[in-house]
Amino acid sequence: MANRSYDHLCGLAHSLDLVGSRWSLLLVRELLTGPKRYRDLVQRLPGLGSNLLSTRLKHLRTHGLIALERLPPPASTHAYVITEKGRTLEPIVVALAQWGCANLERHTDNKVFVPGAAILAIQANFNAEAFVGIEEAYEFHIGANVFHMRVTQVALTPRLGSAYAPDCTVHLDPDTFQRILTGRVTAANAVRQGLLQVHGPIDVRHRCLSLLNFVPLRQGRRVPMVDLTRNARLFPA
Amino acid sequence: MANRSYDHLCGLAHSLDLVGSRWSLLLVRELLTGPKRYRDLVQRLPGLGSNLLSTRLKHLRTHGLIALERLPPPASTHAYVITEKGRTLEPIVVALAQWGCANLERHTDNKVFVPGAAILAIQANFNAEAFVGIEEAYEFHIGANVFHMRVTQVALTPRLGSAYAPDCTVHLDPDTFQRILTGRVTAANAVRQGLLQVHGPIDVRHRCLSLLNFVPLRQGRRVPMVDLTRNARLFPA
DNA sequence: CGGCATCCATTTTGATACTG
DNA sequence: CAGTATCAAAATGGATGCCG
Repeated sequence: MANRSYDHLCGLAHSLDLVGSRWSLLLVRELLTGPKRYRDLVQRLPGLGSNLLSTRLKHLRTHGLIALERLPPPASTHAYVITEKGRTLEPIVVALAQWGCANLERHTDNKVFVPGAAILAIQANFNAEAFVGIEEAYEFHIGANVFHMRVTQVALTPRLGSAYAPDCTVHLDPDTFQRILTGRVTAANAVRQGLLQVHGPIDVRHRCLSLLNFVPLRQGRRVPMVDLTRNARLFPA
Repeated sequence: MANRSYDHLCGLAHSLDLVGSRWSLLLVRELLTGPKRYRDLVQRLPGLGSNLLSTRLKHLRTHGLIALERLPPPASTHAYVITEKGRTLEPIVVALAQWGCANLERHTDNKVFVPGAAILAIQANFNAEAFVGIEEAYEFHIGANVFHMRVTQVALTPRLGSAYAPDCTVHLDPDTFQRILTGRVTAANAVRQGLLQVHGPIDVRHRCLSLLNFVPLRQGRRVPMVDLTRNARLFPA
């Protein structure tokens, strides 16, 4: 339907039958950070046509990976949300993001900044071992895009929008983020150059900025285990 | 090129630019089990046309994920091999296979058996903790397809062809494998019904057959941690 | 033969206009 | 706003041709 089936008796082939067609995993990427309306998805996925978005949404919906929910009374509209089944794709999405980031640096020209990708990059770069015992929330402003990362004992949880009580807040623009992501400048140097503003207690600032140390993969690094048992929060505050 | 680029500044999008186009990951699946010639790949990837195979091979080659090597003198021909960089995709391929196996059970009709998928399924189902301290090789004959799994302290290594000195040998046909994979019969019951023959010491037989205990990934179960530590040393900056 | 390249019918995709 | 409809461009699948 969305894609021709491989018709192989193969878990990998079946995965690709479900989410292997163009834009599917990027759509999942967007919904992993929270519910979104149709037009939000169009805006956040530059290059994806409205018609194809419709097709993909239907396909993912029929396979139970996403759902269309009605928003509470005040806002009488719908939003697409990832289901629990769909959220089981998160480790795979993170792993692919980590893998792709490794050689992204050589191919960054002509590429457009998308906030969902920034969130995913930070998530893929997260080193859980360095945050043992830490429970904090960091709020990021990249251009006009606001999101936050909440670190708990079990996981790093990214969310769109402001944090309730962020322990640290960071401001930078998309171009600076790109230069940090691709290793052309460190977060610390960006601060010195006034490209990045960070607010909060000194030790918290340090931990927060460490999320932006996109070091090449080192021995012992692992993709963070995400708690898949939690209920998908349908709507952020 | 092979596929239109997403042109997002995103690790995930870049991964998909590299291996997200149709057949790419199935091609990687085949090469993960050993070098193969062009026609081997055509045979083992039913549905993939010869021309597209050529395109995919070139694309993966230009990005250093696979290579074309000249075989040693006796056989004066070439074979495609996975590179070390390409092998860093193995955890992702295994994770996708595991994820896809979860709902394979409902869609197994009209699907063709491919030996590479069987190997991958066993690999994805492997529980390292149950094999601590074990170093054995198990040889599988599924129809005319022969491969073996060598368990060492660090990993399960699948290879095509016979093992040098298998500790256990299993014979079954593709249909029986499908029924075991999809949970319609257990390996133990297949033995009782004469559908599966296993040779070796009793305890080794037990361990070998445990590789065929395909526990379905049901809703709510976690996708196991994707271990990308191997990427670390293989990915040059 | 092995390793593609070429041609061509079908699908899929991307861009844009349209509708309730 | 949330999708559909339409259509051109690109990707795919299948067959066949070419060339060492």
